[in-house]
Amino acid sequence: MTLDFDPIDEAAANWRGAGWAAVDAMTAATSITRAHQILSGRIDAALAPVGLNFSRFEVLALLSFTKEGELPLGKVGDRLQVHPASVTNTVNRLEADGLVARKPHPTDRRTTLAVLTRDGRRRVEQAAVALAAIEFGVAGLTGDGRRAVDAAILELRVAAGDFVVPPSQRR
Amino acid sequence: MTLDFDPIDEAAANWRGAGWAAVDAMTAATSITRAHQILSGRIDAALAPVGLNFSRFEVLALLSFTKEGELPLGKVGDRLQVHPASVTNTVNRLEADGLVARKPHPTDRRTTLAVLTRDGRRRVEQAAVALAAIEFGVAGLTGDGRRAVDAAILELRVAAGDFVVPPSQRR
DNA sequence: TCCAAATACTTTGACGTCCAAGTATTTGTT
DNA sequence: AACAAATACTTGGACGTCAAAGTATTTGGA
Repeated sequence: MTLDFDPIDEAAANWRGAGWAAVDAMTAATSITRAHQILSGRIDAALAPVGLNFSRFEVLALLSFTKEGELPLGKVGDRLQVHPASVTNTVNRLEADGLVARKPHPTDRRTTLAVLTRDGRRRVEQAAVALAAIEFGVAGLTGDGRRAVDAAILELRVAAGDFVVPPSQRR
Repeated sequence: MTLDFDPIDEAAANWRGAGWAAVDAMTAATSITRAHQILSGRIDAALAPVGLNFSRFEVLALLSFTKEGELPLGKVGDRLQVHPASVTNTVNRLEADGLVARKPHPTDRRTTLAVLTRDGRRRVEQAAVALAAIEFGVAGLTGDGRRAVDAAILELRVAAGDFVVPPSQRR
């Protein structure tokens, strides 16, 4: 069922034909959406044999970068930019798999820490290898393409308020 | 809770620190994932007042571009590159909202056609206007950025076998 | 000191996506 | 003509995401 035409080109032509506006914005948005579909399919396929999916992997990776291998659930959500309920859900699953444990915060009893277990640390290493092996799904993008994507999307993220560029570091 | 550093830069530094491979691939993949999050949030927010989400809009738009305003469900899935079960689900919802009707295929009784209703056609026009007004969520991306994204992702899509470039049209 | 507001997390529920399996129909081959 | 294989769609189940509401705890004034 591989198409013999570019569905995004086709869509652009249709939009123009219908007299709809913002065709170039539409193609950019559609490209990004489709790229995400492709990557997410490849990444989850690479992680499945390791017993993870991308969100679970992200949490483990984040924990593995901290000094103690632990972080409040709220911080996890902030860093990964996902909803608190999703963090709860993901950590539930990781905990059930024995890759992470919940631990009360020593001074703030509202807060729960997610702590990487020994198994969790081993698993995240395996996953990192598996992901590197498929180049995170971006095989097919040249070095130039990758840089172009990073740079363009950086504009978008800054405009969306993802983070504030400190004045000293503006490029 | 806006961060005062770029979480993707931070992640890259962490990956390097951990000695993990394919850091540039990882940043490209993460950028695309995050861009998708941003767009999809903006797009669904713009469509909500119209009573649609992006998948439902895509189906309506696709139908509106055909001569008769109708298409077999399977074709819809092929064009939009989504799973048949998702098409069923989306069309169920559109049908419940009176924006589309199911109709048996005249000659192949396995096949079901989705037909745009008058309401559906009116709705998709409203939605197109709403989306154009927010530039499909890519406000923040300059013209150059949009072209760069399109071009880079085209590589990725071709490499992923999204479609076959006819020899006559190779660029 | 007291209490309303903010913060941290969980729960519940609405949706969406995909896979796998099931039903119906058509096609392609003996 | 007969039937296995392919095609088209639906169903049911596992997961993921987010929003809204609920519980517990801490904070920041009056």
